[in-house]
Amino acid sequence: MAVTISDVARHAGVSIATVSRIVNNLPGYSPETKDKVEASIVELGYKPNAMARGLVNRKTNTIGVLLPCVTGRFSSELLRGIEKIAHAKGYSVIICNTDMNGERTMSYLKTLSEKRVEGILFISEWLTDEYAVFLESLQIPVVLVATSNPASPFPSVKVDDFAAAYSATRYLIDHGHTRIGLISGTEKDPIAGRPRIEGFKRAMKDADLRCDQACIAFGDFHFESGIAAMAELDSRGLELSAVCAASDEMALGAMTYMHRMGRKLPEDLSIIGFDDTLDALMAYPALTTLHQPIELMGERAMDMLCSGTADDRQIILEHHITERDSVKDLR
Amino acid sequence: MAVTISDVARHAGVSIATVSRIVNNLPGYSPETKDKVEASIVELGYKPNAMARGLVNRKTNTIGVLLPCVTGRFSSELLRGIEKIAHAKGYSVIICNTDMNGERTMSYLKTLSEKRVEGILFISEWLTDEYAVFLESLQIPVVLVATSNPASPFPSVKVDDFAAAYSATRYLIDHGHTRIGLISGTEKDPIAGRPRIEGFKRAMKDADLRCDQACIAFGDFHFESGIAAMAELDSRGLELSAVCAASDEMALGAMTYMHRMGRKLPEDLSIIGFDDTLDALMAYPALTTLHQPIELMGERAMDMLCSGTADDRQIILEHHITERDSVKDLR
DNA sequence: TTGAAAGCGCTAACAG
DNA sequence: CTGTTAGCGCTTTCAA
Repeated sequence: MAVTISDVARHAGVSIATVSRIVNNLPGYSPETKDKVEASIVELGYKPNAMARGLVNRKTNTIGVLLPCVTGRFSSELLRGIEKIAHAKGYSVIICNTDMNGERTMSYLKTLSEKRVEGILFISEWLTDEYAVFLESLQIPVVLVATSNPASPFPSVKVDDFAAAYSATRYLIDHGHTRIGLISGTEKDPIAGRPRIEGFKRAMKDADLRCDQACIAFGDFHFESGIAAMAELDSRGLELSAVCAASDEMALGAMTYMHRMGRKLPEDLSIIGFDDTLDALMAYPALTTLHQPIELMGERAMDMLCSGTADDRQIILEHHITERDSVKDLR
Repeated sequence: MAVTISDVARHAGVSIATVSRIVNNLPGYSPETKDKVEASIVELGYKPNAMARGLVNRKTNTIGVLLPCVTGRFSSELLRGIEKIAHAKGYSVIICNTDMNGERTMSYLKTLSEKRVEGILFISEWLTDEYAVFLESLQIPVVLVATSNPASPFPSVKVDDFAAAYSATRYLIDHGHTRIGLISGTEKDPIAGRPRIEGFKRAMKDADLRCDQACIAFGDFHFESGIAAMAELDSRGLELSAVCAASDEMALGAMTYMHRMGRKLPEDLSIIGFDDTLDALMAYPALTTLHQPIELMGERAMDMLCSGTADDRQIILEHHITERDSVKDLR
């Protein structure tokens, strides 16, 4: 990649300014020079150096995405939406797998800032003060996806987790279930954790149903933890007829536990998931779950990132229940 | 991000050269100046501009990853491995979701070349001549992952697809199955398609079993196509006792078809998958599948990318069968 | 329609 | 130990 703009200029017998104009589709040259220069470009295989360009126009056409775990349907589907819009608008996306690790995250943030990314998408993770302070200092658009932090100045795109959990629980109740357990995400998580727990509890209370701590088991949103949480719930002898899970993966974990115990689904236990990733569709029985418009969430977030940092709106996307075969109707 | 090296220099009352030395940990300054400068850096919130740096040292510390579909466990798990090593070695990774689209791919390739990425990982897709020519012109390390092209000069990391398919089929045969179908990927795919078909056929022939075209249905490696392919196979009245799928997702599709038809697994049909992603573990019954060391593949590829373009070795990683519950032993 | 020249922010000799 | 200076490859006035 040694060929530079001056190589082209020399080869075509013009100045670098002219080559630049032609490359950038600016006016100011005769058709003949244009042809001549374009021929040289092809012949030499000239590729403008984005760094040099970026240095002068202060543009990198690159954004950064921080996510807790690249492996996982939720992240993947989100990434798909992000990538789609990013490419359409001419941006490249740098992915940063934080592994939920603070140091790692800060290290990425540092890199992204040095690389002068033009925006950052912060996904599915709680925005700590440390992150917030750093991000603010960057003076670039940031949008929180599937998370939010009212104390920060950043806009966000997510569903209403409380309402969503309420509605998932309500769905179970409406189908005649009264003894319902919750497989929650991490309790400390202020976004995908607590609000979903509260939504569950509220729905249960509104229906005068039991929902003390005994009905709740905690996981980390992933499969294995779903198995463990279901085992835990099962060991408490609550005679549950249904379980609400805070993620599809944990719901599948619960199913796996039941299968292993030789129980029938949904006859012996109804399960509702959360997310509606491909996992839900592939499960057996196919998982009834709370649908989040994941890919759309990624698209909207990317749109916001591009449309400038101005609007600090908290966008709430619609959710709904996708009915499949994992909930038995007791009515 | 307006603060530059000269702001720091001015603030600290030294020259930019000194600041540069300190920032880059080069020798040549007294402890006092160092402290002074570092204080200024913190106070002003100076972040070295990676573009400016890159322009002079011709380094971007960035690599590009081209993959057909970010959504999908295989890609995700690979990405995890790639990202892990990349971060450890100080590289950022730009993801490019080609969607198996030629134009889109070329457009990404162009962008990556202008951004002067230092290496490219080309994943799971057939390397066409067009791509190969372009990639060669870039003069940077390229490694093919889960694909390969002997006609190209690029090294690759993958499993032996023929041998793997042979061994998956053989596993079924060893468990007493004689009427076995294949849910193949796209026939034209010279890597994940044909070799797996050939491996299947060879295993069947070696055992004197029927394996004509009627035993094979084609999908596109994804879930829905697995359902369709299984339906197709089923409609041919072959009395199959087992099916070999060229991806876990298609295997799950086949399972879903069977469940929908009210058949029992693995009693009515044994199924073996390919990949051993988390999907296989979460399936019901848990899927016995041909294990590819996916994350490791990503790590190795990234290692090769960094260790220079010198070795054009075709690395073949070990595969094995992960036994779970989807294959019935007929012996 | 064209070119010369001044930077963009930084590194790397080369002098002191 | 420290500063000056010449680029890295490109865009963008400003003149011609």
